[in-house]
Amino acid sequence: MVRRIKVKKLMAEPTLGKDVLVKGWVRTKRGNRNIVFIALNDGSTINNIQIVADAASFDESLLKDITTGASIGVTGRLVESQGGGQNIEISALHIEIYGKSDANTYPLQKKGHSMEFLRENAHLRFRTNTFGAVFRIRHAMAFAIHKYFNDIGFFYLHTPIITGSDAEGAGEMFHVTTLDLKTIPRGEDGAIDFREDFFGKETNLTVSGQLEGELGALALGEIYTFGPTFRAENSNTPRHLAEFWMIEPEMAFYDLNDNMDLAEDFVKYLIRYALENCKEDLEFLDRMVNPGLSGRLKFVVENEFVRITYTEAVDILSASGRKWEFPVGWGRDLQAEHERYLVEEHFLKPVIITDYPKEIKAFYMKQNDDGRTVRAMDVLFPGIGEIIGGSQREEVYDKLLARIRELKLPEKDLWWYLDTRRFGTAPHSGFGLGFERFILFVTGMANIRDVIPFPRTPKNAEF
RNA sequence: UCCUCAGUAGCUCAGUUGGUCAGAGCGGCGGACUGUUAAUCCGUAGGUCGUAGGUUCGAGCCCUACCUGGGGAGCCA
Repeated sequence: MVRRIKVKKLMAEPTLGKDVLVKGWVRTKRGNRNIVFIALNDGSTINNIQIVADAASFDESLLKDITTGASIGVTGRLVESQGGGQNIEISALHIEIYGKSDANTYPLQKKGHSMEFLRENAHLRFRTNTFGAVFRIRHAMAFAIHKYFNDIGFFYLHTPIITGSDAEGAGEMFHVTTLDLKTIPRGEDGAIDFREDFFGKETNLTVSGQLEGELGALALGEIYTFGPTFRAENSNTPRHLAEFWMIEPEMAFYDLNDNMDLAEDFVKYLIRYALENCKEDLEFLDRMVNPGLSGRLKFVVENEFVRITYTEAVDILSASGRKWEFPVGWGRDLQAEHERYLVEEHFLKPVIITDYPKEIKAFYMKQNDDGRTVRAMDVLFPGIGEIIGGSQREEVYDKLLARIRELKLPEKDLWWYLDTRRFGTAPHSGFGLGFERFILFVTGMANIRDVIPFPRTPKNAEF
């Protein structure tokens, strides 16, 4: 009895002349009356193993059922390939079909499909070269994120997915309720009576784990979260999802510069990890999906990110002599066209912009002495825009409280957040990295819906 | 949500000023071929032209609404 071996291992350590057993899904079958070639993929690598079957040695009906998409197991001798295109192949002795695949109705063909078509067949698109590569890389990046933080002493903190806080201010939220929507209990003023709801109060899906993350950081030192995040915004773009994954490190005793250093080192580490550990998948994507990908990844690793203040950015944009669709001016938020100009035309490398006007940033950001800017930072990447947003947090109780009142935020709901500033407050910083946006950059894919297995977007929750 | 483009065979698309306009390539199926590489060659079957209305003697084509998808913008990660 031969033990099954994964194709990746088989190709890394070929045992020529030995019998092997491989199991996987048929990508293509070619041949004639005498000889049949099967390209088999088991998902462990982008590379297919070629199976060669002498037609006379197998049932005609068995060979007929080996079609694109079918699942089979093959026992055979591992030999040097006689043909070009691959070094080794398996000379089949025995083939077992686990699951047939009707060639008439199986949606995937040998030829290329559009991304839109594959998105509608998200349950099967894992079986394509492109999506196999994307999701192997996605895994490698998730693993590398944990490795990076673990190696430098950060703790993985699980912040809640259901939250009773609506003060995060990061966008529209999905309600979580067990109330019967047909007979919603209401008070005398017509407002919904959440006392009868499961948690006895209004609850939502989280839009950020940051506030809770800060609580952890102000005791454990350095923490990070890595979990699902939900935004009920009606955003229809290739860069937005209603359900996405976010990494949010939060560090005590880090100022904004420490924060930027970490963000840059972190992102470069991940890209370096991909270059070293996802070579074949990246080469495929570079060749077939996005020419120049590997070069761009190396460029990011090898070059310092530009660091400028918001004020400097406005000056550069104003002096550019360009005509903008949206006006440039101190106090106005930077538009996509402005960010794109800075990253893709002016500096030609990732840019970190800091010290934004306080009016266009969140309440918790540390206020600068100038009274009008906050210690915020946005990391901008070519083609993607904002990939990281972060800041040094306001650790001074009075200043934070004043800002909360200024913005008329629900002070009562934030008692626990404010408590950290009353008891042993400390300077601290953190940022959020959109996982899918980062995967977009690493894989060179164009649409965020193609780097998450089952995208959730407005009007789409299929699968 | 706004702007814009698109929806015709399983897939990718062509279809002229409204009148043989139901088409091609690929895929599938049948056949040929002694080692293929998105194999090649011959043959063959597939469609309520996104949905619902409307204009017209006549609509794939023109008009209206809606649905779905792409691109751009906004919101953001």
